[in-house]
Amino acid sequence: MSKSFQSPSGMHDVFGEQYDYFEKIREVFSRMATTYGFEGIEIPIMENAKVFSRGVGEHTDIIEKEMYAFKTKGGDQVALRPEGTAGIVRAYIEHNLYTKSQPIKFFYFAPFFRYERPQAGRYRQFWQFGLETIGKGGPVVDAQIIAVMYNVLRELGIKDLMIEINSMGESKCREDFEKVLKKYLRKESSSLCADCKRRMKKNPLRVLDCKRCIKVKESAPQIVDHICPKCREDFKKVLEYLEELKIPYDLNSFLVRGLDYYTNTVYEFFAPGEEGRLALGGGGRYDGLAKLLGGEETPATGAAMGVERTVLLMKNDGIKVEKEKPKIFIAQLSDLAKRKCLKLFEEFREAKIPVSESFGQDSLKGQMSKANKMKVDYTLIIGEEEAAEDRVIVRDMESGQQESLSTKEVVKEIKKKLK
RNA sequence: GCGGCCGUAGCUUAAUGGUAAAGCACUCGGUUGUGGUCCGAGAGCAUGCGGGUUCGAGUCCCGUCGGUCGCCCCA
Repeated sequence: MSKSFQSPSGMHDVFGEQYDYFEKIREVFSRMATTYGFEGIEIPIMENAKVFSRGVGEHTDIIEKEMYAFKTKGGDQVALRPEGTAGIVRAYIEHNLYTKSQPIKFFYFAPFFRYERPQAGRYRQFWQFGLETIGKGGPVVDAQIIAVMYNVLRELGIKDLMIEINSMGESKCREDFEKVLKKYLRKESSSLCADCKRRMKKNPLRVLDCKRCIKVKESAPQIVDHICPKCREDFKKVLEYLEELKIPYDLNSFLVRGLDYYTNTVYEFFAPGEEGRLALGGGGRYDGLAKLLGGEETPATGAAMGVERTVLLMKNDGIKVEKEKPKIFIAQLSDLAKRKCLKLFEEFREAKIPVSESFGQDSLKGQMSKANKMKVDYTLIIGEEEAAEDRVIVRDMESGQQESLSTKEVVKEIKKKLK
């Protein structure tokens, strides 16, 4: 077929098996989040661009080169959301949610957009499932959010999860540390790579993330040694809670998350992928974000995981998602039979037994073939004779044995057989 | 945004520069109302798109669009 159109680069249609994985993740996640007291939220896929540039940070790559930003016909500068947190905090402020009993706990499963060069597990439209707790914060909230995500991923069957964790301190600590780090980097600048020389000025913390400048990092000052006693105490508590919950973690004093709004606890989830390890997602505290968006200073913590990456990992690990498939197929011949089948179909639906059919197909052969492809356990056949006598042939698809039952008892009998 | 590799049917792959093939999947048959296995047949708008070299391009060259991997960054 000659194809005139393709989906935009880095954006994909989700259907078939991929959709089933999405549904599985959505189902496990929303059930888990709900039991921990989180409520679902949906917000617009675009916002005033400032919500992101102020919240995420003017000089982050996300804002500088990855945001889908454009002007509307009315002249508003808007942007497709590159991440979830900033928009949810905007909603929190807009709807005066601080007047409600705190904290507000939200969960979401939604698409996001970043203009980047696509790669496996990295797309221009990608999905995340995430949690935000706003209005009351502290170590216990951090630990709980990590626990929910950990449990979701475990329940999905992902093994060998690793959590790397660090504390960046509150914004004051962070600023102080940046000064100390800058001083050190300036001294070592001759041995820094070209990228890091640039980073040194704009975003010195990111140097700690560099894979090339390992030597320089080794003797670099570490954030945890420079944060204030209160922040250090908070961090220690997070770690204690995680130990209490038996959630394994690794301290990574070089872990720095890219977005400006993070404070204190930051973490990332990893799992072994096909080559090396794969980052599934991460999160952290962002006590300063609400203020950046014009609200009061509000404690908050959140985390988000990449759906496509989770699927990738599930597939790598050979984790299958089982859809609930109908175990019964109804086949019909003749108009009268069709009418009886429609009625029978409703009876099964009321009995909550999923049934499939192919009423549009008239040949029994075709219908049997379809039943076979659907791998049903039993096929009910109603032909002209059966329809007239109010009977149904029940065929066991594995053994090929058939019996004739009256229409009245068939639902009850099938229920028995399926047990 | 930069660099490497890749692009033939729904899928997996063939085709020393010389008629674009096969398997799987699909559809229909193998007597009236019975699936899978088997046998037979059929169908398929396939060389991503656009240029160039050539008597002749799936094959060589350029561009472009996608994909993929790395960088950057991150989910």
